[in-house]
Amino acid sequence: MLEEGVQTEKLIRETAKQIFFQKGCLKATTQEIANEAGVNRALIHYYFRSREQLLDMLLEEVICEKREKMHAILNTSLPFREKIAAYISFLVDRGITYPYLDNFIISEIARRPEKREILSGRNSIKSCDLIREELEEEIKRGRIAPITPEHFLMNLSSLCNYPLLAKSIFQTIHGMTDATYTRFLLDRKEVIFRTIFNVDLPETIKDTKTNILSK
Amino acid sequence: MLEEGVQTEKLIRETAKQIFFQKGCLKATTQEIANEAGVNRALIHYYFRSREQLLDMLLEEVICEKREKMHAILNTSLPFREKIAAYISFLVDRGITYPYLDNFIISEIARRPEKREILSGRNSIKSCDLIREELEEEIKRGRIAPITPEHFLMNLSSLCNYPLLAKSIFQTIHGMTDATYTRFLLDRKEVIFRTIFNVDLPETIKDTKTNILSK
Amino acid sequence: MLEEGVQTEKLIRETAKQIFFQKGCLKATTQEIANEAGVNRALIHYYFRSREQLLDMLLEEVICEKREKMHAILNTSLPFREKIAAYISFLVDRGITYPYLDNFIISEIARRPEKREILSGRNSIKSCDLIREELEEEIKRGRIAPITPEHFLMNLSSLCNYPLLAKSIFQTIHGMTDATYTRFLLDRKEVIFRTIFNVDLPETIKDTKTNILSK
Amino acid sequence: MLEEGVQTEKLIRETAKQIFFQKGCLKATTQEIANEAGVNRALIHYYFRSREQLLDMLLEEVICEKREKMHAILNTSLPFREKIAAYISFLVDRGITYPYLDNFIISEIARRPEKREILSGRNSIKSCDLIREELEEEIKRGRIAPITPEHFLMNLSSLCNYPLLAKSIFQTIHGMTDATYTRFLLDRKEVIFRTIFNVDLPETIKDTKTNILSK
DNA sequence: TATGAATGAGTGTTCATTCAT
DNA sequence: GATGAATGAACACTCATTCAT
Repeated sequence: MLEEGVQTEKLIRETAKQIFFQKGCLKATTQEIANEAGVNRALIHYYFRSREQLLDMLLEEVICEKREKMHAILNTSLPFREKIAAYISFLVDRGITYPYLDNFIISEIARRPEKREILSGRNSIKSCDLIREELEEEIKRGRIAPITPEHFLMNLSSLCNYPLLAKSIFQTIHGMTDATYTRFLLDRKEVIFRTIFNVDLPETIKDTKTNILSK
Repeated sequence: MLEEGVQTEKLIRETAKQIFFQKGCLKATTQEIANEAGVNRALIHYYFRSREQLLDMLLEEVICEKREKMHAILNTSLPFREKIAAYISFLVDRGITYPYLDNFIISEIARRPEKREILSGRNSIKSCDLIREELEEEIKRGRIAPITPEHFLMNLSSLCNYPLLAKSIFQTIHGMTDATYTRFLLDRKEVIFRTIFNVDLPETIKDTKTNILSK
Repeated sequence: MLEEGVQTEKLIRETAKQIFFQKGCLKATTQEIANEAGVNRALIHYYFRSREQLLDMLLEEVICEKREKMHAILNTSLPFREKIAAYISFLVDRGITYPYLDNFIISEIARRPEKREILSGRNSIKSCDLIREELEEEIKRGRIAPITPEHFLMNLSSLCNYPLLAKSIFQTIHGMTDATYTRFLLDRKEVIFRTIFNVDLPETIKDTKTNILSK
Repeated sequence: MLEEGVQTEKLIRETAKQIFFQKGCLKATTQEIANEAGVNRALIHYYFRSREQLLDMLLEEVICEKREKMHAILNTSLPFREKIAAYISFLVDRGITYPYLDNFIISEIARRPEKREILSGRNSIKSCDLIREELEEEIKRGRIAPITPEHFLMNLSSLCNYPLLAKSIFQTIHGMTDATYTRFLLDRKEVIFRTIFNVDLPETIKDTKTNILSK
C-alpha cells in the first residue's frame, strides 16, 4: 500500500489522544507515545515536526470535531428541550470518551496563552447565538426560568463536563468504583435535564434517536 | 529575628501556590518558583527536600483548609437554603482565588494515583452525609425536586467550580475580558441558586452575613 | 556499519575501566568519562541508563573474567608448584593492568553492601576447594609447611595484590620511579614464589609457557 | 571549661576517623560527619576550614602515629625475629582498628597526587634502612632466605595489610561471618610469621610483652 | 563557640530533537 | 518511510562553603 505512512501517522495520533485525553498523562514524553504506539520515537518528529505541533494538531482536531457536532445538534430543527437533551447526551458521552480533554486544554492555555486561537474557530458562530432566540421564546412561554444564554450554556457545560473532569476527585471522596461512577455519570443525563428544566425528561425523548440513554 | 527562615519558607509556599493554583503553571520548575520568590533555587530543597514534597505540602494545606471550611458551612444551624447559598458563595470565591486548583489536583492524581490519599482526609465525614437528612426533608416538603445527595452536591460543585476551571476556554470563546468574566462569575452566585432551587435568591439571604454577593 | 553504536558503547566501557581501575579515580563523574572518551555525556545514559549501572556492568565484566581465568589456571593438570607460579604471574600481570581494581571493589562494597553479590558468582566453585587436595598432598610430602588452603590463598593474594594496590604509597616512601617500581613488581614474581615455597623458582618453570617472567 | 571547643574539635576528628577509616565511607559528606558527631555542619568548617583540610589533618595524624610506632618497634633492641613478630602483631591489630586506612590513602593520592607529601615524613629514616643490617646478618646466618629489605618489608606489609583491606571481598567469597573473619585475622599473626621465617612462632615470643596474640 | 539560613558550582539524569543511513 | 545514534538544553537535586547573628 502507498498509504502505509498515513496509517502510521494516524496510529500515532490516536495513541497520543488516548494518552493525553483518556489517561490524562499531560506530561507524557514522546518516548512514551512511541512505546505505546509501537513505533520509533523519531517517527513522531518525522510526521509532526515537534511534540508541540503534535499537541496542537490533536487539539485542533478534537476541538473542531466537538464544535461541529455541538453546532450540528443546536442547528437541528428539533424542539428546544429535545435539542438540549441531545446536547447533554452528546457532552456526557464525549466526556466519557475523553475525560481529560478540558483539563488538557486548560493546562495548555495556561502554559501558552497563544493557543487560545485553537479554541476560537475562525469565523465560527458562537453557540450562545445559536440558541438565543429559542431560549428567549422558551422563557417567554414560561417553560424555563429567565436566564441569559451565556449562563444557560455555562450551566449545561458545567453540569456535563465537571463530573468527568473531576472523576478522580469525586470517586476518591465518595469511594466509588469505576463501574459505579460510569453508572452515576449516565444517570446524570436525566438529572441534568431535570436540573435545567425543572421537569422530568419525557419518555418520548428518551426513546428517540437522540438516544439520551445510550451507552 | 528567629523566624527569618519561617518567613522565607512561607514566602516560597505562597509563591508556589500562586504559580500553581492561580496562574495554572502545572509544570513550573523550581527555578521559576525561586525566581518569582526572589530566593536561591537550592533554598526550595533546603525547606522542602524536593519539588514533589513541596507540591504535596501545598496540596495538603489547601485541600484541608477547603474541606474544613466547607464542612463548617454545612454544619451551621442555618436553614437549608441559606446554608447552600453560603456554600455556593464560598465555592465561587474560593475558585476566584485559586482557579486552577481542581485542574492541578486532577493532573496530579492522573500522574501519581497514590496521591488520592491527600483528598480523602482521614476519618472525615463525607459532605453528602452532612446534608442527607436536610435534603430529604426539603424534598418531602416539596421545596426541591427529588434528587440524591450525591447528585445534588455534584450539581453544586459543577456549577460553581467548572466556570472557574474553564475560565480560559469560556473567556476565549465568548470574547470576555477579565473584568467581564469576574462580573459574570459573581452573577453566577444567584444563577446557581436559582438553577438549584428554581426560585430567586431571597433578598434576606443576600443581605445576611453569609454575604453571598461578597467580593 | 551496523555496529557503530556497539563500538561507541565499547569505547565508553573501556574508557571508564581505564579511569576507574587504572587511574583510580573512584569519584570520576560521567562528564569526565565522556570527555575522556570524546563523546556526549548523555550517551552514557543512552547506553547504560545510569552511572550506577555502568559501574555494575564494568565490575561484573572484570570480576567474572578474572575469576574464570584464575579457575582455569587452578584447574590445569600442571604440577602444583607450576600451577601456583602461573597463578602468581597472572595476578601480578593483572594487577599491573588494573592496579586499582581491588581498591574500587572495596570502596563500592563499603558504599553499597548489596553489591557483594557481584563478587560471589552464582554456583561457582570456591578457589580454595580447587587446591585443597593438592595442597594437602604437598604438605604430606613435606614440600610445603602445613597451612590451610584459606591462609595459603590469602598469602598468595596478599603478596600479589597489595604491592599493586599500594603502589602509590610504597613508591612515595621509597622514592621509586614508575620504571623502577614496575621492575620491582616483576621481580616479585620470583620473590613471592620463594616466600611461599621457600625454594627458588626452578629455571624449568621460568621458561615454560606459564611464562612467569612475562611483561 | 575553656577547652570546650577543643573537645568538640576532637569529637569531630574521631568521628570522622571512624567514618572514613573504620566504616570505609570514602565519600562521606560533611553533613554525615556532623550528624554522626551530633554537631552542626558549619562547625566542621569553623574548626577545619574545609572538608579537604579535615581529611589532610586526619591522614597526617594517623599516618604519623603509625610511622612512629612502627619505627619504635624496629628500633628496639629485641632479637630480629621478636622484633618482626611485634611488627606483625602491631600491623594486624592496627588494621583491625582502621581496616580502610590504606584504601583511603590510595584513593586520596589517586585523586590528589600532591598528597604524597603527607606520606613521606620530613627527614624521616626509611623503614628498610632500619632493618637492612639486621636482615643481612640473619641471611648470612642462614636463618632466612636471601631477600632485599624492600621485598622483605613489602612481604610483611602485604601479608598483614591486604587481608584487612580485602575483608569484604574475602568474607563474601568464603562466606565468613565477622567473628570468623576476626579469628582468621588473628590466626594470621602466626601464619605470617611462619610464612616469612619458615619456622613456627616460638612459644617464648608468644608470651612476651610483644604480645603477638593480643586481642 | 555555635548555628540556621543562604548560595554557587556541580552532578546525574531526562528529553525533544537532529542526522546519517 | 523508518531507525539507531548522537546531542544540547534543561531539570531536580546535592554539597561544601559562607555569613549574620
